[in-house]
Amino acid sequence: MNDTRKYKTKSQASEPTLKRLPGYLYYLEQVKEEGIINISAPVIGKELGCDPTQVVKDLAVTGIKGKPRVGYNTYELIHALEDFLGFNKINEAFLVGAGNLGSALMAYQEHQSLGLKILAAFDVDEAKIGQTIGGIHILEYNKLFHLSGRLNVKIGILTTPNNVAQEVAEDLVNCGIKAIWNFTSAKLSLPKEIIVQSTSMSSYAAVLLRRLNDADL
Amino acid sequence: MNDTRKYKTKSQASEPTLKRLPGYLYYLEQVKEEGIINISAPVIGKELGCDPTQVVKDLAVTGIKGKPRVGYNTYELIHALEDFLGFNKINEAFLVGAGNLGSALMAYQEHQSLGLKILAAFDVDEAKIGQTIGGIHILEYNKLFHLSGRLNVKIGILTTPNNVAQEVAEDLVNCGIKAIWNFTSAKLSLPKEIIVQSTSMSSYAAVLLRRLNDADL
DNA sequence: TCATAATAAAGAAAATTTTCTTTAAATAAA
DNA sequence: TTTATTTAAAGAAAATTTTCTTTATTATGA
Repeated sequence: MNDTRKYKTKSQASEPTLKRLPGYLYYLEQVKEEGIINISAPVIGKELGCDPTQVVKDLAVTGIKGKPRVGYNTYELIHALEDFLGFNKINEAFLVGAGNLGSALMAYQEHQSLGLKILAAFDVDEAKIGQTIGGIHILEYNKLFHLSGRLNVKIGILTTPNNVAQEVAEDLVNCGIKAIWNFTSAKLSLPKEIIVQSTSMSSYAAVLLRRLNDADL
Repeated sequence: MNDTRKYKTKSQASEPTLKRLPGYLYYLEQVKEEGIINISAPVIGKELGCDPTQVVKDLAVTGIKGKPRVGYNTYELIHALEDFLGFNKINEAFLVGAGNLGSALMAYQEHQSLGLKILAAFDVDEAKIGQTIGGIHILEYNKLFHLSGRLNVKIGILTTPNNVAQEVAEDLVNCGIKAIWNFTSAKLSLPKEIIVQSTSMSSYAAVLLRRLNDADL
């Protein structure tokens, strides 16, 4: 009756918190480079321009506790964050749609620091099939079904044209994919247990352009 | 004393609303293709999987009013959204850092539908200078200062390595750039009137991977 | 023409997220 | 050893965002 898990099972960490965590991680890695062993929430907050209380609450999701008057152990905190986010293990993924954006994501080296490993890319374009970008082979789309049977890949990166996004997403789900990183503008209708993370460039452009126009009076 | 504009001047539209608007726009364009003249908030909500009241409130920021029992005029609504978001005018931008991600954004055709026009790209890498990607020339970084004097470009797209992001951002500001679309992981410290929109791939990866691990029990 | 049903708009309530306040713990200095 | 100071943690309050309710409007059908 009272439908608490209305959209999807909630992580104990809120989405805003999760989105901030990589920022802490990046900053802490810089701090570690400088040889700083302990770091306090007020310092992190000042550096990253956010509330120190928020820093404490965000970092609490990792289970790490700081010591009063000392702060957190930099090394320990980095490990806990990587562990919590799953950045320190190999998260295998398939990519579908080796167009401009897809090719870029294949070439984008920083995925590795997120523990994200694109095993293979798929496309229907004959001209692209057989090519290698960033060490990743572009295979014929139909091969997706064979490969997924042998491998236990859980993440699908969707960079197809909008008009085939739904269809491809369904194929991915049928291939055992549990989570889809959707770079298209399409709204995907999938079983509710499938995790869909939509990254729409146009959403960001919207905020940027509107703020700019607001500022221009 | 009471610091209401703590971060930046607020648009009348909230950030969550702004981020949803391109989704409505994309859907409405599909609807228009089908020749549907009027569309109601409940229908939009059902199709996009969100609350109809939220649809009404989101669309209200454009100033367009719907008619009871009829809904909104599709064509009028599309125009109002494009107008409000600034997608129907040419928003000129410079891009700095023609690496993997930068090259992708240059080649990414869909920016045009956002009214975003990358006039030129800049890099310090001799191997890249002189190349053309997606019809955009890659120029020597120092040329940025000359070109910005002649043109009145307000948007800077930042796709440099993290360690030079702050420095380049400051250069962009000195060149008259008012808004920076930041694709690096660096936290930028800039004058508060500069609009910074950070699009961190790692934030999305964080949410996706964590939710996946949560689901895996 | 009038009644009915569907829908936008405005306002209220609920939920979520962020910020503020208090408390307790621990280090460093006296 | 004791005191003062800094800081994390827990709880409270405020702000924001989303959802729910009510009201008023308008097209459709009788």
